Amino acid sequence: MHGQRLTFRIHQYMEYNFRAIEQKWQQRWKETHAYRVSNNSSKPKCYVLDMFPYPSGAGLHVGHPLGYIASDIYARYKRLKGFNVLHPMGYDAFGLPAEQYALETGQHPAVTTENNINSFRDQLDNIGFCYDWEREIRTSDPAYYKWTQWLFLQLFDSWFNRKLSKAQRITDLVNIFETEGNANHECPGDRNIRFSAEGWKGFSEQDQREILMHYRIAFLAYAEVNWCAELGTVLANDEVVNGVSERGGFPVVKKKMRQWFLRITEYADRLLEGLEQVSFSEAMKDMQRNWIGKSQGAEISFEIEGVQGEKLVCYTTRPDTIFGVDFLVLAPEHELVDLITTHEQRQAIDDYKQYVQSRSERERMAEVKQVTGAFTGAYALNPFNGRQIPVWISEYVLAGYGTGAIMAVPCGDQRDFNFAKHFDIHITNIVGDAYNGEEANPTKEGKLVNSDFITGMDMKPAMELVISELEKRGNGKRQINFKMRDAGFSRQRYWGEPFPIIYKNGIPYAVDETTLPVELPHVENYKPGAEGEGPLANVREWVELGDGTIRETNTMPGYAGSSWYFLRFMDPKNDQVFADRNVMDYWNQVDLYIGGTEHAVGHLLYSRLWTKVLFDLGFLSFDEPYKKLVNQGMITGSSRIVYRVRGTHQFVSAGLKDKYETDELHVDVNIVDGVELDTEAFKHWRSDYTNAEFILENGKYICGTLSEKMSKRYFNAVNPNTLVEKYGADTFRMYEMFLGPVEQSKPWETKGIEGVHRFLKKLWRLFADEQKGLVVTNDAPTADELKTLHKTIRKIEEDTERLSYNTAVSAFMVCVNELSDLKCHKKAVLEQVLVLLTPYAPHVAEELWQLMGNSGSILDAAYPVFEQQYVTESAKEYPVSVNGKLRTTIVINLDVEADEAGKIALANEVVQKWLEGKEPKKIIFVKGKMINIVI
RNA sequence: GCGGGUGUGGUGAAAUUGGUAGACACGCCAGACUUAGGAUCUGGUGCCUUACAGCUUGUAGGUUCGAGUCCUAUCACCCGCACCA
Repeated sequence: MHGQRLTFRIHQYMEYNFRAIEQKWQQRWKETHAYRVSNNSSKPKCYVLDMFPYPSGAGLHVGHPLGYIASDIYARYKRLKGFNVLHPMGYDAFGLPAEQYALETGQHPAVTTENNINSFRDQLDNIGFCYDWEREIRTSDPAYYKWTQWLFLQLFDSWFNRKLSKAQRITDLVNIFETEGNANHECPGDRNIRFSAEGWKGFSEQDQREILMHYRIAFLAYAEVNWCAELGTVLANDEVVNGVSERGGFPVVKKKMRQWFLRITEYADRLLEGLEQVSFSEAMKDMQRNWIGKSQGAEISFEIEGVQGEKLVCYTTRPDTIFGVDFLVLAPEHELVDLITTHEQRQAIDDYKQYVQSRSERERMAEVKQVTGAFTGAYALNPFNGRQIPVWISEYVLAGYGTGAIMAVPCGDQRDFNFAKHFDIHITNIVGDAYNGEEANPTKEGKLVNSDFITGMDMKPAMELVISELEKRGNGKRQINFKMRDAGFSRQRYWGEPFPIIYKNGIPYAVDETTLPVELPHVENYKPGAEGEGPLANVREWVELGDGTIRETNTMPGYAGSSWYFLRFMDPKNDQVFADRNVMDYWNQVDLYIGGTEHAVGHLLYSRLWTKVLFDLGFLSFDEPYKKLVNQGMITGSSRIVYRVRGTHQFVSAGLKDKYETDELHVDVNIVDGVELDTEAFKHWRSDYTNAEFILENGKYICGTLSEKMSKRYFNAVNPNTLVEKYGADTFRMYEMFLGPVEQSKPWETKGIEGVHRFLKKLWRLFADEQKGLVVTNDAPTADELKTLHKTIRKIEEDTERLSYNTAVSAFMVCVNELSDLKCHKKAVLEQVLVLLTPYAPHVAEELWQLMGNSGSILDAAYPVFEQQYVTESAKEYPVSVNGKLRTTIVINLDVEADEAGKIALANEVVQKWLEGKEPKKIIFVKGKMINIVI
């Protein structure tokens, strides 16, 4: 009995008992604060950051940790390389889903958010990340959003000085106004506002503050939202489908509301220039550039026949096509539509506007097959020759871009062409032979015809000439435009940061900084206000401060807290400032930022904006937040489908389904092994399947597969906990990396995880034998062993550095396969391999490190140094091609030059056969690569 | 519509600079060990072929001694588009 227990113990000890090992080391690292990071260090710094998650109720699925594992490996690797590494984690905890959940269940968002965070944390801890949890932040924590509010006030108290291309304080602007008016600083919010110093001083406080509002970086303006009266709430574009609400199918209309904005358009050029300094993928940079959408062109004013005092201003990138303008198109929302519409056309225009009200912007842009529009009855006049041009409205022109009006040149623009054909509008050809009458030709190369004073000119110089003529005549000017719009910053929601703003007589003022944070009041009811204001409007005792002063009732959007969180991680507990200046100077930019492409244009642009403003105001010493960005690909789910014979509870296997009429149903991937359904588990999965019967093929029920987004509703989400439980965190980490390149999207497939698990077990056996215990020796390594080791060092270091983790995992496998073949159990080799492995599989590395009797944690071991001498080869097996086709290989010494190599190749039997006695025309020899013989 | 990405064996993929396509795994096939195997080990495995040969990186062209890689055209799929985060 006693003896039996002893063997059992040894047995337990020496097999790869991953769960025990992992739990032991996770506990140990926690106790020893192994991941605590100091802001004071003589080591070089490295800041490795993940895009922090929104803690959704669904929990983590295997797609989430992909990026986290990638950054964790990099952080651990840098630490081994001697860096002081900041690698924090937190939660982007404000957001709509928690609020919607609250509306449905009455549970307070603060409660559900807390619960979700706790389960996220459990899942994260399971995987063994090296986060410094003492730095955890939550955007919904008052101690955090106090500073979000404070930073908002900095944006509110700033304007963008176009002369200096930087943000300055509002007091500087007021000083300018008092001495010189706004003659040198055109008003970005309203170009028509002009005043002198005297004029400024004559304005009332209300007028002055209204003007300043047009300059502020955080400003109030009117903008349309998707208003759904039946739901009594404002909807996201996502929630509107075909003009009705996704939930309930109620009508949705545009409603104007006064809302906060960030004047990101003023930073458009800086945001473009900044891309030159950062290491993002070209694709990412292109996405941002296209989003910003800088274009050069002109604004052209058209007189309207019979209308005095108003002109139609169009923006065009092709002023040279002015004589090809056959009609103008206004956005249906354009402010002059009502004024210019004739009596006869009134009904048609009103009907059309009614139709457009129900259309989403996406639909308006995407719908090209169906041309819609209405004629206003008005005519504009060509500014050069006075030609009459009919004025139409159409949904394809958007109010928000340019001036909301375009000049249509059907011979040169396909959408204009389609419009002209559909409504039978005359098409003027100004490009000559380049236009075939069948489709538009948007060429910028060629000579203009039918074009008055620019006839015969090349298009590019014509653009310049037209602009200067327009400027001379005062009915146009050169204009640079951006597709990007100012960022809407108000949400009519509860679960977000309250604005630190109060209104006195309708004029907004910053609250006193010392009273921050403006805490989100507790509410029992999350329903919106009567007019669509946020739920806070219902909390009268919070809103009304007495003497007519009231609080802003909107809250900030999701991206408010995430725009600056990377700074707070540096100094998360500071209650004096948002982060200490010296600490920010030390940690500086994020060296590696990992997250999904879905944030390409939202979060990334906003946080770049905030960083630039803070830099301009002197709070930071850098104006780009992220030095290097890597986008992890999305892991799609691999759904499993069962086929139910219609009207029965018989389920037919995939191979036989064509013989029946079936309905396809998703089945939980967790009860399917590969594609084979566990039929017993299926019967217990849901009560309505208890009586299921199966039509099998070869005794098995085979499921269909479908690749789609990982989601609860498709039952294709795989919980990392299940896999960690079964194979261990180290296997899970390595398998996620082994799936493919970090940046590539790929479907999840659990099957392959066995291979990685086998690898770790094989590694374990290099160190320990289940029966004999530790088998590591102190013998001196052989040349072959050293070659394997150093090849691996070189490969792992290179691959880790460039985040090519899938090939690194494969290199570990090759290494362990080779060492196993060599029966290498030598400490000198194995412990170096362990250090290499630490970033990937920290638990097993630490366990074996300790078992070999090392003192101190492997987390801080010395990283192996590659030595060329162990891997240098003297010969190579050259591939030999004849006419580019590989025919044989020959081993030749590496110091052999072209002439000699050619001779050796020609003497080869196989080569001789393929030469068929002919003389070679040419022999191509690339040293160390290949030989090609051309005949 | 605009913008971005991806197409290589049965599957995930590799090939970092134009130089032996398919490394490393999964799966499958055969075998060893075993009371047993969802353990371990050995061998095989792109397609077509008995073999030699031939074919093969979405499709069609092109450049080159040589193309998965460069160029042109084209098809298919995935993602984003401003209030989801």
